[in-house]
Amino acid sequence: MTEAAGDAREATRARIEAAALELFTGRDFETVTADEVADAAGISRRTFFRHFATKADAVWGDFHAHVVRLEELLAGTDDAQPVLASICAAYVEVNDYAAEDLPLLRQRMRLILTEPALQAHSQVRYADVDRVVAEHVARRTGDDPHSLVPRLVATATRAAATTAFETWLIGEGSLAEDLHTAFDQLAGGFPGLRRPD
Amino acid sequence: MTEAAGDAREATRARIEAAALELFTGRDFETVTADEVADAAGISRRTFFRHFATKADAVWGDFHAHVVRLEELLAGTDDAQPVLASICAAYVEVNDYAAEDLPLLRQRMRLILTEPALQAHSQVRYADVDRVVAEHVARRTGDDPHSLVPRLVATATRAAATTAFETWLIGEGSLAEDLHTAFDQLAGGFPGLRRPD
DNA sequence: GGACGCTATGGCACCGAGTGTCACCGGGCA
DNA sequence: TGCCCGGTGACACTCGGTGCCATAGCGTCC
Repeated sequence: MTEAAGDAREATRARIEAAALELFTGRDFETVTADEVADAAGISRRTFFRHFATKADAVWGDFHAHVVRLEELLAGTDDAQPVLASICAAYVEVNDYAAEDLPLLRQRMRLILTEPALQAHSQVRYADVDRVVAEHVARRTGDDPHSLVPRLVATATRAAATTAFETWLIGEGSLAEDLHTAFDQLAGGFPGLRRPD
Repeated sequence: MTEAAGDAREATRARIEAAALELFTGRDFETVTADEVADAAGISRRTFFRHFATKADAVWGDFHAHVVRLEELLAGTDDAQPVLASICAAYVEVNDYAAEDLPLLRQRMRLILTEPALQAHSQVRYADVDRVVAEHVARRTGDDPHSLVPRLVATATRAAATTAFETWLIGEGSLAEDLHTAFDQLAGGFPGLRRPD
């Protein structure tokens, strides 16, 4: 196998993913049972859980690859660049989708940011992202990755990215633009809030 | 009733909470069944779920009251104060526990920040906090509470608070101190990261 | 070509979190 | 005494997730 069977596995995985996304956007995430997704994908319930550990996982494509790519991008950033700028650039690039993939991304992100069960699940996923970013910051500052500043920068920048995603979903602008806006606010210490009034 | 029975209800609720906390700290959260907690509290499994909608909820005391108090504190802040400072002050005050309650707080926070299932659950809880903070920021800046800056400030300050809690758990300092450190970093745009190197 | 092994899959039984329902008990109240 | 009502227990059921075993397809090696 490894060739044909591997492809077949990828194909069924993609079928499941497509079926799941369609059902979840049509109705509330929680009201769709794993059985229904399996039926729609033409496989058994048991097989569904062999491809995705969790019902929620079917919404996040191959998120691990995403994290790995982010890590590579961070490792490849220029040390002459400010740390926050390097993180922003990495976030922008890892989310640089082709125009034809944007509708799918919107669909996914809408689910993840809207459905409570998926919001909860996302925390576990984001922990990986935070770890990677914190390590990058620590590498740049010489701090322990578990100390306050690297951790804080990681969670704060992720907050910025998430907020950027939210405004991108609502509005019509580009994701890169919203990411830069959010990171600028963060890096500037929220200039609009500085002076009272 | 309403007097005697209400007290009794509070009492059983407290018993459940205590039993849950003890069991969850003794073993992994997920390996403790709701049946066990119910048995330890001397009630039935069904009654457990009448007091707490979720196994995870037994860890968070009356969190809603916490959020309400935070909202009041934010409403009562001085408008001459910078916005971030007012949020920091509110976070500090809402988490100003008596010395004798600190061990319990540590126990709770360790669970919430450590156990994956509770981490996931926390996202839903934090959404309330974010809403309250975003509304406060919007009131101060005149923005729409759903626009980027209020949302971003809310999630970023919560990230600061969470990180402060994490370092507080590990170290020996005071929580207020760690909160101020984190908020100072945030308000200053992470001064240590500004210039490369 | 046949035996072997690996992998994907299906079916089944099981556990645990929640939930709806009904029946019961106790205490306040007319 | 009889009624009402809130807290409780018992039971059955749904659904997410897992372990186990059996089977089918396909590639490999003798």
